[in-house]
Amino acid sequence: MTAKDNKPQTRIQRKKHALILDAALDVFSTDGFRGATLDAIAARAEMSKPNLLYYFASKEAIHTALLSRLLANWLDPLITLNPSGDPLQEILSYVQRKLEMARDYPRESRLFAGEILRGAPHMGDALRSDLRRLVDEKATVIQGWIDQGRLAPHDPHHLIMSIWAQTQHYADFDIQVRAVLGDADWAGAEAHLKQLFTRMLTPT
Amino acid sequence: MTAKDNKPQTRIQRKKHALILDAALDVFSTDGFRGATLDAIAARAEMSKPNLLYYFASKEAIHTALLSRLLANWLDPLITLNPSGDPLQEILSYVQRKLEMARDYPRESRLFAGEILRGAPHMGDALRSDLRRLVDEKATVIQGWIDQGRLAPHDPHHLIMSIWAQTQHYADFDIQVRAVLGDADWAGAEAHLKQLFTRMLTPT
DNA sequence: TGGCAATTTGACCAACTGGTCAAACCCACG
DNA sequence: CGTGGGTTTGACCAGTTGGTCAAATTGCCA
Repeated sequence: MTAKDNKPQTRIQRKKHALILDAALDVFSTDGFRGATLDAIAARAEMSKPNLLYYFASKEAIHTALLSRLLANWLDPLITLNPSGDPLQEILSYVQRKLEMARDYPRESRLFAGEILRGAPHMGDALRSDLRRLVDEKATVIQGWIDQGRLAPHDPHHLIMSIWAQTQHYADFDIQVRAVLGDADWAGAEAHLKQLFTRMLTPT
Repeated sequence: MTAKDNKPQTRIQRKKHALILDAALDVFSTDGFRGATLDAIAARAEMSKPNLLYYFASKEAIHTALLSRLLANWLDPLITLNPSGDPLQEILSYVQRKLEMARDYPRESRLFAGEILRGAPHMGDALRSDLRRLVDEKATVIQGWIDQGRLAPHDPHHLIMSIWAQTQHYADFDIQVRAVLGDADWAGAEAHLKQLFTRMLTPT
């Protein structure tokens, strides 16, 4: 049995898989798919290039594995948006979770951003199916809250876009943020976004 | 006299320079710096690769030329923010101009985004000098408005970041936006951002 | 029109890079 | 032990790509 079957079996396979994916995340998120080289990934994972290709069929296979693992984590905070919770609190929690993810997983955020920026050649379908379905579902929830007068009126889809844009911005455009703020300011970002969305969404 | 001197002189040099930069913008914004090839740029500009290299010393020289030309245009809307104007109107105008730039110049926006995402290897210095100075200056103006009670209180630096994040998002993450909204919706985006910033900034 | 500089290009090269392969190595288990 | 599968790697290959160069072509102006 070769290691290229669907799921890793042995202990060592699981370990090497994880090691490779972590190294690849470093390299892909820094240099992009085209800029990344198998040699760089192999070096970061402290193994030879043929050894790396023993565990993954190709450069693209590594990239795809990373992205599919990523999408689930990425959708998770939105999934937990609770239709029976307090509207403003639910959205503020979502904003905060997204910001925490940007702070704690900047490599993942940048990998995702690079993929989208290039036209999502490896996950366009997932965006148009899974992501869209989830966003539509949650947009309906938000619209319901608005119709009940529990949130100030806004287009729910664009509201979700505003949340994504602003939270991910702090990870993806980190260099620009640091250039302007002088240094990272996650506490300031959190306070700012909380105030922004509170003023924006509190019904009058 | 060779064409690699600082400024193009002859009519044909100016024409070819512009032709190359336009082609390069297509390719760089679509494939990124590493993904772009001189062959692709030359093909798009309908000339041979050596001919292209007759006008620009290297691939990087083309990229740098694009970026430096870009930064000026990018800063322009913020420069025109008028300290003697009406605070809310000035900021809403700025938001609108930025959104129009994202709509009308998506290639430029994506080129910029790619550069920042990769850590700004070709324009980090410009960010830390020109950009930072301008942002600090305008942040002071905004803070003045807030101190006068003419705008609701927010951190001016983070406010500017919010504007950048949300306007550029519609260009840079276009594929994701289309996947979620079904299609581009610039009118909806404009209305949404206007409402968002109005509610956020109107003093209570 | 002649001649010189500007422009253009086919042919080429060296470095890089994704991927292959056969041989070597390790290691659990009989 | 030893043996057979899983694991590791040095050497290698072919395609791509940034860049060079000498020669050919074009365009301008005296």
